[in-house]
Amino acid sequence: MLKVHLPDGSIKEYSQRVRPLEIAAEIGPRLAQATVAAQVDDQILGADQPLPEDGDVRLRILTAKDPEALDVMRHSCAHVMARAVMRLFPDVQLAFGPTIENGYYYDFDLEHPISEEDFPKIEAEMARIVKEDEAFERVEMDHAEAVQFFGELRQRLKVEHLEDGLKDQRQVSFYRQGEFIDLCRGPHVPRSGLIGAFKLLSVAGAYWKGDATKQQLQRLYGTAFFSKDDLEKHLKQLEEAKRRDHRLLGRQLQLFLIDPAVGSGLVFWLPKGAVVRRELENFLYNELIKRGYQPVYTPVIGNVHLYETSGHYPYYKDVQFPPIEMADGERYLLRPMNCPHHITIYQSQPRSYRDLPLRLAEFGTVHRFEQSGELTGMTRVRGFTQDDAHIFCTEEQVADEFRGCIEMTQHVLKTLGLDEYRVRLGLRDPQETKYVGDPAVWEKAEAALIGVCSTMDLPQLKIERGEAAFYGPKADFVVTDCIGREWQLGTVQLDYNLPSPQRFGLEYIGPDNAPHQPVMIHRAPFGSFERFTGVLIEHFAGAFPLWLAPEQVRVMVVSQKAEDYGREVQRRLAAAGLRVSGDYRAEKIGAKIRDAQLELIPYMFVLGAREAAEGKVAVRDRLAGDLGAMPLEEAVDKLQAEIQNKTIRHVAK
RNA sequence: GCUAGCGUAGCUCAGCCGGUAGAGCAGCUGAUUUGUAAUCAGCAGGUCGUGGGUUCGAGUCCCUCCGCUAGCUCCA
Repeated sequence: MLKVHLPDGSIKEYSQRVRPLEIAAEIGPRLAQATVAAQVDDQILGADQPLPEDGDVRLRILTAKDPEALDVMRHSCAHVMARAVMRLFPDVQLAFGPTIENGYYYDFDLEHPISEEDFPKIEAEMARIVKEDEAFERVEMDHAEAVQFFGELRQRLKVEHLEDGLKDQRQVSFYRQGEFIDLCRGPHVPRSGLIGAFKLLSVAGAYWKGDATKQQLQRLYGTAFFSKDDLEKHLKQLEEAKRRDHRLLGRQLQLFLIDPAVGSGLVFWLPKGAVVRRELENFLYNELIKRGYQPVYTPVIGNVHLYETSGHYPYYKDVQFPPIEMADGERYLLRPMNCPHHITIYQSQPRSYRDLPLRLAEFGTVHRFEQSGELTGMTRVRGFTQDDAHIFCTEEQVADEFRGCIEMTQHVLKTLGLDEYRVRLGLRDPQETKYVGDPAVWEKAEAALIGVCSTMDLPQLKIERGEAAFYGPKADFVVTDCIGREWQLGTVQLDYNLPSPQRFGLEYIGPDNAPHQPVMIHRAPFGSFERFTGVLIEHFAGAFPLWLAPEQVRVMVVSQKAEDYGREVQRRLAAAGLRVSGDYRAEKIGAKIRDAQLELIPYMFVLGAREAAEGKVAVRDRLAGDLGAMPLEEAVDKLQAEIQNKTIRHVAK
């Protein structure tokens, strides 16, 4: 006897095996028609998968209205895509085809290189399959049978997976839809007619089982929604994301430049981009001073010996620019990180426990030879400047210092309106042996970090075992940008490795007059100015808040008759510390306004004979439009207040 | 690094089956002196990413390299 509890509180009883779809049909034929999948207790199952014969289950019939249903449908759509590809290219070898955020993909091994020109053909075939509305049929068989079965179908990747990843499974399931059969855990929609609007998006290479030493497959990406409207909305969003791409805006707004003639991944900050960076630097600098950090400056290259001591060389050799060899055999490395130089400062004199914590900060430029395929605008480059600092402290101070770092990062993100982020607390995997240091110390440090995090307001704190660096646990701030992409920006990392006797052997003299080993904390709220600015450009769609705007005000005259007054106003604005330019061209005011609007200038001061006579300025707000005339002093105060408060008036969503 | 696609004026793009390069915007010059998102006219601007090949002839076809884009792998 099976008791089925439905969401409305009603209970149905069955003495025979029953499937969710049958229960839906009992409730009503329209519900049965609309059934996409079922939630049985906490599991999403196919609507045709039988329920247990007895006991109690909670059952939810999922339709297009339920968010969980979308994933099921997309997975089915991936199958339909694979089926379509197989119809067009019968010799295709199937790999994996899961759903992902916003869509799905399927990996194929196929001679013919799939290009976008093939998409319409594939989509047309998919439409045919959807229209045929055949059932997805779940079949289970035992492992040996499945190996033989897929062997006969000559799906060698499936066989390989059965014999490798699934070798411990006694039973496996597959799904059949017409002539198409695929090894698959499911669940799937009952029939292909439930698949709504879909579209193929892109094709790219992907390694079999994510292993770069294995063969490369063709990965076909697509998306699907229940309604055409939802699909359109999603495609619009992709367009919007393209529009605010920092590489595009960076060029349009003349913020930065990357010239392949100089080198890939090497960033030029143009005057306007440099203003943004300088403001960010000033902001951070003030925060650092407030928090007891001491700024230092150190060289951007160093003797290779230093990096041999730190362990970075030759271990990370393939992501470094090769050493510079001098005639006398000396070798220098373009520094890939700043810590060894800060350690050099720590070691430059004997340290007492009274000196700790010692917080050394530097906007340190580093170089890493990232693989060519990794480079992306400002967010992944080969030369970048970290807002770096290293804290040297006692074990007892770790928790407080860690808290301070988290707080500063939170403050910084909040000031910039980056409200959507999560914190990843990376701890060690106790099963692993790759970690350095005493397990007891790790234990203590991790407990301290968890303790600190639990008392703080950290959105979506996620503890990830095995995600620690080999030298210590860490907290990463993962910020979500407008496109929904996640960026690892800020980071706080504990380090028990570099201070250890095997590395630099750092010491301080404790109250007991004996030497002790300090703990190091690496931290960078932005990560790097390059990546952070790139993300900010997209976040604000190029329209920076007033305090960051490269050009804050543009003075423009209605006709050249007002030029003298305009220049006077411009001079006074500049004297008041505002970043101002003037437009005195023989253009109509409409054209000047249009240009300033397109350049995303926050404020325009429109000046003509009237303003000149009254000593006023007509203020135009980029967002709100004409604010009318006001005395110059009043306008200056208004702008300065907005700058002072670092007001974020508008984040284009 | 790998796979695929792309590379034409400062920018966005057109250029058919191979016949010797075109538009808009920006720029420059001149006229216009204008009241809240584009005034008009003229001028100038390109070894078609690089090197090679096929051809009477290559922006167009083939190969090489470089770069960019998407994804994969990587990210101290």
